[in-house]
Amino acid sequence: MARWQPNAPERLAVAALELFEERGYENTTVIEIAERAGLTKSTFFRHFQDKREVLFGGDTMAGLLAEGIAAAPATAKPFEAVAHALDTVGREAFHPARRALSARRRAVIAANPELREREALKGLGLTASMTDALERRGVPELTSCVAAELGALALKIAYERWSDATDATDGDDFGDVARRALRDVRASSTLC
Amino acid sequence: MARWQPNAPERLAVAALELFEERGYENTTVIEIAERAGLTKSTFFRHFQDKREVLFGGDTMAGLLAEGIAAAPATAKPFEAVAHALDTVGREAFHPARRALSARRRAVIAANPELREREALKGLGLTASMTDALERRGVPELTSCVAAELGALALKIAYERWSDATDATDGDDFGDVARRALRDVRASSTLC
DNA sequence: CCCGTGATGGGACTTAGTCCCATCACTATA
DNA sequence: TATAGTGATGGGACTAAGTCCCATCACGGG
Repeated sequence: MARWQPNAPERLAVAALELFEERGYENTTVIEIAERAGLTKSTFFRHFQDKREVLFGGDTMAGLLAEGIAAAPATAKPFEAVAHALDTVGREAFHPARRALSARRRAVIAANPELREREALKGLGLTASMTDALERRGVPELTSCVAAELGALALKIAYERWSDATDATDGDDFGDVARRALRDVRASSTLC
Repeated sequence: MARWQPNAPERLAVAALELFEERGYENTTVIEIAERAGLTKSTFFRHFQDKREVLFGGDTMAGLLAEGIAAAPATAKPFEAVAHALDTVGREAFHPARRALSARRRAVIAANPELREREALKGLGLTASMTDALERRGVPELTSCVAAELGALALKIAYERWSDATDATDGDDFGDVARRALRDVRASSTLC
C-alpha cells in the first residue's frame, strides 16, 4: 500500500472548489482546504504558489496555444493560425468530462475579485504566448498583437459558451464552439 | 497652521514609488511607506484598499472613457466613438507634466508580477466600461466587446509610446499618440 | 540490513490587512 | 467664551497568507 494517498494536488483542488462553493473564497482558509484533503498547510504551499493558484492549476494552455500556432500550415494567415491553436486546446485541454467542473469553477471565480484578478493575469499570459508564436511565424509585431488579442477574446467567449451549455445532448466539442466564436469575433471586427 | 500635512494619499503614493524603485516592491513594507510619508499603517489602509492599489490611485479612467464614448456624435461608428474617448482621457488624465512619473510607474509595475496582475485587472475594468458605453449607444454586444478590446489595446500601446518618449521637445499630447495607435490597430486588424 | 530519496508534517516567523477605540485640532453654535 | 461635534489620524490587538527550516518515515536499491 502506498505511503501517501495519490494525487495530492488534485485532491487539494477539489477540496478548494467545494469549500469555495460552500462558504465563498474569502471565508475559506488554506488550512481548511488542506484538512479536507487530508493534508497540511505546508503541503498546500508546496503544490501551489498561493491560495488563488489552486483554481488555475496546469499552465499548459499557453504552451498548447503556442504549439497550435506553430503547427499551423506555413501559408495560414494569422487568424487561421489562431483557429488552429483553438482546435489544439480544444482537443488537449477541454475534454467533455470537464464541462460541469468548468462551469462550477467559472462561477466561483466570477464571485470573487481576487480570483478575477488572477484570471486576468492568466489571460495576459495567453495573449503574450500567442503573440510570440505569431511573431515567430514572421507576422509583424502589431498584427500579431491584434490577432492574439482577438483570439484570446474568442477563447474567452468560447469557454463561457461551452461551459454554460448544460444541454448534455449538445455534442459540440470545444473546437467547434471556439471556431464559431472566432468567426463571430472576426465578423464583428469588420463592423467597427 | 493646518493640523495635518495636506494630501496624505499623494504623499503616500510618492513615498511608495520611491521605495519601490530603491528596494523593489516586495522588499518594501507598508509601514516603511507610511513612515516615509510621515504617517502610519492605519492611515495607509484608510486611503488605499491594499498595498498594490497605491500605484493605481484614481479609478477615474474608466469613467472618462465611458463619458467620452457617450459624448461622441450619435452618427459616430464604434471606432470613432472610441477615438473620441481616447481624446477625452488624453485631455483629462494624461497631462504632459505626468509623463516622467508615468514612465517610472510603468517600470516599477513591469518589475513585479503582483503589480502586473493588478494592472491586468484594471485593464479588464477599462474594457468593461467601454463595452457598456458602446452598448448604451445601441451597438450590438459582440461588436461593442471587440471595439472595446481593440480600444483598450490602442490605449495600452499609446500609454507605452507616450510615457517612453523621453524627447522633451516632442510636443505630442496623449490624444495625438492615442489616435495614431488606434489607427495602427485598426489597420492591423484588417490584415488578420 | 542499511542508506538515500522524496513527499509530508510541524512549528516559528514576517507581513498584509481588519477592527476598534483613543486623540486632538478645527468649527459651529449657543 | 464655553462646549459639543467632526474628521483625519495614531495605535494596538488580531487573523490569515506565505516563507523557512528541520524532522519524520516508508520505500527502493545496494
